[in-house]
Amino acid sequence: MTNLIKKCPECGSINLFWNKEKGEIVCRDCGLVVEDKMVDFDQEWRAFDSNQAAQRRRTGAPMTYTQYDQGLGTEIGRKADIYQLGSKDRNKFFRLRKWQYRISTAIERNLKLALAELKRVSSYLKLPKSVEEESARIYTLAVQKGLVRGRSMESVVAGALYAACRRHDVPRTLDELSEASGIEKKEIGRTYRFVTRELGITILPSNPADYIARFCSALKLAAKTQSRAIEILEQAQKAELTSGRGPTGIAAASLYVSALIHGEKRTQREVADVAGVTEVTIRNRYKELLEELDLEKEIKKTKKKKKD
DNA sequence: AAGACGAAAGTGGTTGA
DNA sequence: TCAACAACTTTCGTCTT
Repeated sequence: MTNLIKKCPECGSINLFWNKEKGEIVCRDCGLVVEDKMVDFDQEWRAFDSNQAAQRRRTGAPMTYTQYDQGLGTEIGRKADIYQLGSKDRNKFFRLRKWQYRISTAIERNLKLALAELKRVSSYLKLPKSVEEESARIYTLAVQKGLVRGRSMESVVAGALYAACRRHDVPRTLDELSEASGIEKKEIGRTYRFVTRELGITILPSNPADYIARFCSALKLAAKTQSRAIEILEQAQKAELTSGRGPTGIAAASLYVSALIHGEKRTQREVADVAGVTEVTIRNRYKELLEELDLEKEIKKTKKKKKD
């Protein structure tokens, strides 16, 4: 009897997405392609599907991405597949296999290059392994769906990385990705949106708090300044100052205010630079924060203290 | 003199008809 | 598909420290 998978083996999520055309089940939460075992139902598209499933077949628990990559090349057209298939469609199967093989080798070649690029960019940005694998997964899905056609490989790699960062709450700004990959910002944004939409990956809007820690250390601010910045951020969210605004701008402004309060003043320009926004944006957010959150007293307090 | 502030015009992306 | 729109940027002049 068919074993319907209901949970993602990697993250345990039950939020699975079944893409019928591709015959693959994708976990919406972690992006894992869950192995598909529904092989014995329907002859017609099953043939196609089983073939594809064979490509994706892996043993045991989720592997690392590089293994998956290697598996892709070697598992096509295994004899076992023929037996799974009725003799009826054997000719069709051979045709499909040939076709599939061509694509697969093309995919494999592409992946080899792309993963190298991905690793390069990832290590440049010092991204954690989990993000690297996630983005590799996303990239592979994109290649298999033919989403790379008409786009440069590098831009899709950058898009996949950006998406993976977002999913793992280690956001990098588009600017950083752009610098690391040498792809234009808007191009990355475009492919990022395109790829995530086509793959049905849902991404939460990034949380400004995730940026604070990084900006903080870039500005060499004390830990208490950082935690205060996060508090301010939370208040701002409650006051609905954050919706629709760019998360980096809000993070930057919170940090700026917090630095003022704790007497660790940084210029708007300094903060703006590490956050990748302009001073003007910081000013605007800053103004809103002061209006809503009643922080002026505290700032004045520290000013007085300095005089003393 | 450097930083902060704000106005005005321009850009790229989203939305809704 | 196009126009209106909001957020953000760039640029530049003025004010404050």
